[in-house]
Amino acid sequence: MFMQAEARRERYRQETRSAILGAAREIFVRQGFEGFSMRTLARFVGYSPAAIYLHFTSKEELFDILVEESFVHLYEALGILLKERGKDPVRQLKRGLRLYVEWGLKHPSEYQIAFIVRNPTKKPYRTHRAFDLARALVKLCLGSSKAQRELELRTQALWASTHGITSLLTQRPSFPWVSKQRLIDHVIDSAVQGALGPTKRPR
Amino acid sequence: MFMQAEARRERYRQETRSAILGAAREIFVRQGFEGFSMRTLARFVGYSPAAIYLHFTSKEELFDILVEESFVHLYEALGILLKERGKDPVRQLKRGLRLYVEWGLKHPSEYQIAFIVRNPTKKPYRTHRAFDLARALVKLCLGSSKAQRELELRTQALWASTHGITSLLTQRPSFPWVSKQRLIDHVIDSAVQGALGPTKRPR
DNA sequence: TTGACGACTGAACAGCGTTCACTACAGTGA
DNA sequence: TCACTGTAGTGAACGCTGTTCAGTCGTCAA
Repeated sequence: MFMQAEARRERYRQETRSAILGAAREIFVRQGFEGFSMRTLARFVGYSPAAIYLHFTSKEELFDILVEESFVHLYEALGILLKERGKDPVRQLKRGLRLYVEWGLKHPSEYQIAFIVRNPTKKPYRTHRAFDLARALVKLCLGSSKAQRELELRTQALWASTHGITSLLTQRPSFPWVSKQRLIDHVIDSAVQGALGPTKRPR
Repeated sequence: MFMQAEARRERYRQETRSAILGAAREIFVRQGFEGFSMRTLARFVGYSPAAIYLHFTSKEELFDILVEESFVHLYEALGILLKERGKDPVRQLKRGLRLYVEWGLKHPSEYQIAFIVRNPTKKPYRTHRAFDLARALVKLCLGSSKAQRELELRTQALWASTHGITSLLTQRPSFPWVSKQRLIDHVIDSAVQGALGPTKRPR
């Protein structure tokens, strides 16, 4: 039968590709970023190291794809918010930020790879849907006030604080944190309050 | 002459040790964390790789010492504050946080090694003088109010936000930040306002 | 049956952190 | 002056890493 062989080959190819990706994620979650190597990955999926390179051009590219997937997961975790449109936007915003932090705590390796260990001087930055969602929520909170002009500033500041607590809690679990939950709430409440308040004019 | 030889040897030893440390810091600042290796360090100071191990037991230990030195530098950068006792404590606190961020921006490699790439499951955490200074300033700001009970929570939250903006700005310089300076101010103002305001009771 | 093409491997390269047997030499005591 | 000791430093090695490449093997099309 004509053409069917190629399709089957392609399907098989995709299967092994996603098997590799799955294994990579698993190793990454279990051993952390430092414990990951292309060779252990190859051993794990039962291929020679060279075989990995038939599907991914480099370790970096593999990470990029992993990160991309993680962003999708994060966005899915935030998806609940979309089903609650119409509720108090400030509550929604806080809820979203809390979900963000919780997602980071639940997937420290993903969070680490996505936001912490990335190569700094890489391809032009692509803002993500999660960030866009945050901006939309902030906009909603501000209503139609003229403060909208500072929308980007406010959203970035909000992200900075939220990232800060997520990053510290995941990276330094042994620090004598006073209470993770209260700390998260406090940071988020402060940040939201600040983000919705007045901003200083540029100096 | 007796004993003099040993003293001279010791001095020489300290000299090469600090030469190695200096070279390490220089490589680190120039090439970043990823570009650093024990072998390039050895090449740089003109020794064989093995020679480094006469002074430091491992790459990790070397990093630990570098970090320790960095903390001293940071604390020195904050030292200006100590000479301004008696001024408006809120202003002092904000000033301190701004100095912190600026120090991070000026020494991204040090900041990275100190707060970002450290091995998470290491020896019990030692809070640093910089953090103690922050706590003292927060205490001063709160006056003798009963809010003092939440001192640790407030200080940690403050640090989280400040770390967040520092971390993002140093790690992702290519992100389309709206304005670094205004962003820093906004984050710090929000965080300080939140830290000095009321806190929610534990849930 | 032949030939092309794809998946896959083994061996290699250069670099890494680290160790260890060894050399070279300065200082000491006789 | 000589032998002895302790130390600074080295070269080579081990086992690891990411990555490349010539070559093998099996499946399909003509």
